[in-house]
Amino acid sequence: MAASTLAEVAKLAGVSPATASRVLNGSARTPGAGIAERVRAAAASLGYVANAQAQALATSSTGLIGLIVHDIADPYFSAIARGVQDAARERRRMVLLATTDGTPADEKAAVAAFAARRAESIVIAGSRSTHGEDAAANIELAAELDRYCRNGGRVGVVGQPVVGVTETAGYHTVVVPNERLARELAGAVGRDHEGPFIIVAGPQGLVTSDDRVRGIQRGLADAGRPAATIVRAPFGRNGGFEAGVEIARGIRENPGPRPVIFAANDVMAIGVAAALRDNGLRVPRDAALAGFDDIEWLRDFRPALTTATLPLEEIGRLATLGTLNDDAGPATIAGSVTMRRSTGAG
Amino acid sequence: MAASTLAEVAKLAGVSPATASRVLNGSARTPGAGIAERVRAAAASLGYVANAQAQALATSSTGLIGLIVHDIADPYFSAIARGVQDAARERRRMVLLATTDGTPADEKAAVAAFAARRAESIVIAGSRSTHGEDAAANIELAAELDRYCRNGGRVGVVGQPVVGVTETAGYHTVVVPNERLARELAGAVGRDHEGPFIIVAGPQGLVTSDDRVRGIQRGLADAGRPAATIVRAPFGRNGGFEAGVEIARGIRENPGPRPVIFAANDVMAIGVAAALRDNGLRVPRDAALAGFDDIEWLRDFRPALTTATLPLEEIGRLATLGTLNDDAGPATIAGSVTMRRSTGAG
DNA sequence: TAACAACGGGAATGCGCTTTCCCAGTGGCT
DNA sequence: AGCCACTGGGAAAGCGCATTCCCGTTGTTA
Repeated sequence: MAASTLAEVAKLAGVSPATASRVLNGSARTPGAGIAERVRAAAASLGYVANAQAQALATSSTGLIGLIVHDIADPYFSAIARGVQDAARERRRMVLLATTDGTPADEKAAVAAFAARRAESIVIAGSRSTHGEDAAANIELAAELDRYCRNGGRVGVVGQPVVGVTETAGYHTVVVPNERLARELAGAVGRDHEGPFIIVAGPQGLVTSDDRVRGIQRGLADAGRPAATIVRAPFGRNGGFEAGVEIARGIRENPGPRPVIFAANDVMAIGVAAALRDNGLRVPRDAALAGFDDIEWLRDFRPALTTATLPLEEIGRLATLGTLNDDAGPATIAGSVTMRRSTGAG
Repeated sequence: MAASTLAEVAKLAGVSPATASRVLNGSARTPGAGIAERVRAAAASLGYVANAQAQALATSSTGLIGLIVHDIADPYFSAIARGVQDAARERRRMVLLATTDGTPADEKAAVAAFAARRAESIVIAGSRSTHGEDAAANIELAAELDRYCRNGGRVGVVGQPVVGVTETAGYHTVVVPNERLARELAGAVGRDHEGPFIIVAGPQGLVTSDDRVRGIQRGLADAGRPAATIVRAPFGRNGGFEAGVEIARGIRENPGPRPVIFAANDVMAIGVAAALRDNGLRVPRDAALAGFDDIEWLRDFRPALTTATLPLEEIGRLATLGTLNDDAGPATIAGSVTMRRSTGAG
């Protein structure tokens, strides 16, 4: 990485480095037209590309935004990533990407790496876990984030506050009303169905999943329906598939009224649907099914999924912009319930 | 971003900055245990986080990898991104992300930004366009990449070489055998179907699309089938949908033997399928359909898509690793044809 | 015991840039 | 004519770190 330097450009143009710097990057002072032209010509002939590291060191501003996701290939996260990337580009920032599989220890490492790079803000997406075994790592993550904020960093949090973070200075949360939407969703579905109800949830302690489970139960209660039984599985497509296999067996062994299955997210719902299909069961004929998130790439799936629509890209944008502006206080996105064929609607 | 500095840590520990540097980053020389302990304690108490910019400046190595994709939310690119991210993490690098919508001008800008940041390598994914209006921008992109390579950068290219790049030094291409796979795919499908055949292609000049179209035509010829007619549309889900609407109209207006539709990629195929369905046509009953890529998130789609399976994540890994090692010469991935229900198989 | 190698620590330099400060020249004003 | 404000350019001081020398100690060997 041995590109030519400002000093070389300056020498070739016959000016001082200070002058070269002033013309090549719009400083407050603008050198005369003739000189500027000479410098620009020299820069072009040498193929000069300013060293952003050196500039960052000199100006103490990097133009970097760190993004932390569980898995960039997961459509939930990649949709958010697009929003983050859009906002970053709009504000002339570059995004640094880190993936962590949701492991608090990895997230801590990612925050440290971003802090070392002096990223101006960090956007952290992905559900936090309150599970016991993660407790220690969560505390360390929170400490790392707090340190980052004390040093002037700003962090954008998607979903719910980071477990263990008490300070609010520097944090900008985009609140996703998981519980409220889940409640509305379950209420709407509950009005049309008698049950029994089943929730395919993620691991206990995963905040997003827990919030949605709680909301669903309340929504069912609102509609005067019995509480749902809960099946837990990993928070992804394959987790949904496992749960779906189990549910299919249950349906075969204990035939009864058509069950209604709420999956904690769309991706799990797709897994459930695949498992039911593999077991000769059809949605919505043999079981109603609802998801959560309304992932864009899954909208062509049939039967179309009843779900809670979240403006994921917008969420990413808001989280990013919130850290760049001085917006005080959390932003709350709306979201809405979308009824489709998988629960018999449409 | 005013974190504490090495000098502060050194002062607090009562040692020189040189010593502090040596203990905090494994240098060749390791200070004595007692001193090391003091330094580490001082660093911890100050919450010291080394400034990666300064380190980069001093060592002239940044540990950064730039990734250029059309759209991070597109599952094709996000799968590749996962591979890149994996490889980067394995090699202790961070990835910088840029999205460009495939616009050569934006890609040039992204390369320049990565060069400024002194990224050690750049991975560029996404089809190049040979279309006339992009010609000038393509030349500039190639020039920017060449300059980057001359300065010691290494670039990993996914798919086909960048248009206009003549040098090979610094470039590491992961060749995707689009034409061969398309030919195999069309040959296999052609054996079971009489036609007529239709190709839903991307815009003319998009290299990946053109390669696949050519391969399909040759595969049909291999099987002794007539050439396919070509419908062009934007290279995404909605483009596929548009084309699907047109094709559905054609089928309605000119009923005849069941047509076979090859989409230039899976995402377009999904769009085609949605359009056919909206028009009361069913796959594979009223039309056979094949895609390309075998996107993971689309595998639960029904009818399951006949397609060419590409190890996208592996492709991302190889492109990244290729730039980091001194692997000479291009890597070629295999890929395979996967026959499923959408063409009547399975 | 003398000479020397090995070791462990610090001073100083430089990475490539921005920016303050300084200085000479110019024009406007009384 | 004399003074001053201003302009446009350069010298130099960092930004935070790694690293090369250099030097005083200690341990080793003949």
